[in-house]
Formats: sequence, C-alpha cells, structure tokens
Amino acid sequence: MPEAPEAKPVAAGRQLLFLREEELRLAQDLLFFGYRDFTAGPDAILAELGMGRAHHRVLHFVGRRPGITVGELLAILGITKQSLGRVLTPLVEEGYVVQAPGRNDRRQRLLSLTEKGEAMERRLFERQREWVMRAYREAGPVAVEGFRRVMRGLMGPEARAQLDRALPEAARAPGAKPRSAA
Amino acid sequence: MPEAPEAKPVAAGRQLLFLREEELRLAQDLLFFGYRDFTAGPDAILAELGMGRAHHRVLHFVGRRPGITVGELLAILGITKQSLGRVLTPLVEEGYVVQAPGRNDRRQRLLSLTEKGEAMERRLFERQREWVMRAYREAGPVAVEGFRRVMRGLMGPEARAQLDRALPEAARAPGAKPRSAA
DNA sequence: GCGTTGGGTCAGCGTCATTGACACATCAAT
DNA sequence: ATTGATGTGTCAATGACGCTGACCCAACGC
Repeated sequence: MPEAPEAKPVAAGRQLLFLREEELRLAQDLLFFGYRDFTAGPDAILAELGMGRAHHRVLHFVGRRPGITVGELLAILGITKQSLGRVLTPLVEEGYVVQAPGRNDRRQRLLSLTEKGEAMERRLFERQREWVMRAYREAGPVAVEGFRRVMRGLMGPEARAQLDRALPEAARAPGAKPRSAA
Repeated sequence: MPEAPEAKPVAAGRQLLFLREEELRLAQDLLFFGYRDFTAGPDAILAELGMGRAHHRVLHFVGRRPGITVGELLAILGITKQSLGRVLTPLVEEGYVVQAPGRNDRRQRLLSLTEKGEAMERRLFERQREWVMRAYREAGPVAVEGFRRVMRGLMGPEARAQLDRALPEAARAPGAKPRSAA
C-alpha cells in the first residue's frame, strides 16, 4: 500500500496525476459537501412524509428494475435483510411498492412500484434533476464525462459490476455513441 | 416539481446538456455507490476504534484549520451543537483533540489536533488516498478536472463559500493556473 | 422426505442527527 | 456595574438507519 509502485511512469501527465496531499483533501471536501447537498432536496421532501434516504433508495432501485427480487435489492444496497425490512415493509403497507410472487420461484417476492410509488419517485427525481442539471450545465459536457469516469473509479469492483448489471443495457448509452466504457 | 414544464424544446448543443432521464439516474447511481465506497475504507478503521464517520469529519476539518472555533466547525458541518458535542467530547477526552481558550475572546474554544489526533487523521487519510489515487489515475487528469467542476456545482452556495473560506488560499490551486472560478 | 434457499420478523444495540431547554462564562455596551 | 447578547456545554427525548443473533415459514430441489 505505501509507496504505490509508481505504476508505469505515465509519460508527461504524471505530474498532474500524482495525488498530492492538498489534492486529496480537496477531493474529500468536495465529496462531503457535494454529496450532502445532492441529497438535500429529496431529503427535505422525504422528511415531510416521515421517510428517509433509505426509502428513496428503495424507490429508486425498484423503479429502475421493476420485478427485482428482495435478494437482488439487498445485494445492490449492501444492507441486511432486517434493515431493508424496516424500510420496505412500510413502503408496501402505504402502497408505494407491490410484491408479486415469482413465476418460476414462488418463494421470491418481485418488487415493483405502484402508481403512487412511481409518482413519489418521480417527485424526488425531478427535484434532484434540477440540481444536477445546474451542476452539469455549469461544468459543461467534458467535465461531466470526467465526473463519471472518476466516480466510477471511486466505486469498488462489486459496485461496478452491479452497476453494469443494473443498467438495462439499452440505458447505458441511449443514443449516445458508445464512447468506450466510460 | 411535478410536471416540469418540458423546458423549451432545445437548440443544438443543448442536446448534450439536456439532462435526460437516464443521465440523471446514472448520476444518482454513481454518487450513491461512489460515495459509499469512498468512505468504506475509513469507516472500517473507525469502527475498530468505536468511532464513526462523524469523528472523521471532525478530525478532518480540525486538521485542516487548526485553531478553528466550535462555532465555525458547526457551520461547516451543518449540524447542531448537541450532535457535535456527542462526537467532539469523546475526541477531547481520548486525547485526539485539544481545546484552548481564544486569545481575543476567551469564551471560544479553539480546536486543534494532538499528535495522537494527527496520527489518526493521517491513517484515515492514507487509506482514502490510495483509493482516490487509483480512481484519479484510471480516469486521467482531464477527467479529474471535470470531476472537480461537477462536484463543486453539486454544492450549494453556502457550502461553496465555506469551501473557499476553508481553503488556506494557497491550497486552492497549488501550481495550477487559476482557471477562473471553475 | 429433507436440506437448502428466499423471505419475514422479533429483540436489542450503536451511530448520527434532531428539538427544546437550561446553565455558565465572557464580552460589550450602557 | 448591571444588562444583554454570544460562545459553549449539557440534560432529556426522539427518530432514521444501520448492525447481529435467532427463529419461523413456504417453497424449491433432489
């Protein structure tokens, strides 16, 4: 770990790539403040409804993959069954999410959003969309591409695999020329 | 937020900038997974010591601005006095942080890290440094610059101001040509 | 029929945040 | 010198979100 083997001397750019102390401290600050404010909008809406970030995540990932099983959702979120239960059960009870027995395996509970759930997710989505849109617009397309590359790099290998699996393929770059992996 | 008025049907370059549904969903995923895994390293170390992310944040910001007052720290973290107290008091008791009365205003408690606190912060720092370094290296310098611009854009105006104030000026772009506000 | 798997649930714990209320020392101004 | 505002600390209660351990049930698969 200490003294990373310098990787291969990356030609000229090395100077820029060497992570100086202050560069990381800046990254820490940016991620802390950025993530906090990124979630602030939805958080406010959720709070009014007596829900939290965890509920949003469930709505998000269920909305993204309707018919997802509980087990898959657990794997994506990386939490325990009990933790999910405390959030999922109320969502079902209050009619945001429906459970349907699996066709092949009837032990499974396939999750999907109700209309109410979709509306809710939509509302949270729109709030966040405004926010991210502003940031993207200010930063410009090149920066956005860079942002994606770095964030992807910050993910662990498992998360990266999940992300790929989670994306309905078509979604990965809809209409955009598949410019490498990025 | 309901029924975003479709914005006006866009011009040309706007196509890239218009935040399509899937683009935002991707951003949500990236931020969720990325932030989670970014904090995973320090979290593990902290857990061993019976501490949490909140402790890390205090160590980080106190280390960044030795002599910071409690009030300033509260403003940066955006939490309440009570929440900070629960984390700060143990840090002081266990000798990670020292409090010194302010010279001008003796009501103030100027916070700074002890040697033990610096060592701890250092340890967390190094762990995170490896992680971010890898992401930066894989993504390349242009991407890193883009990442910074977008993250900055995701911050609210207050956080942005705080960030600027928090940075010891020299730190903001050490050696890099100050390319506007970014 | 029996073990495994998918899912749910009870009980208890810990962290991190909240609000409201109060205490105390110090500063600053009258 | 009193008075009021400020900086900090603290008690008590609450809630969201995560965890472990233990146990249950229904359905699958052999």
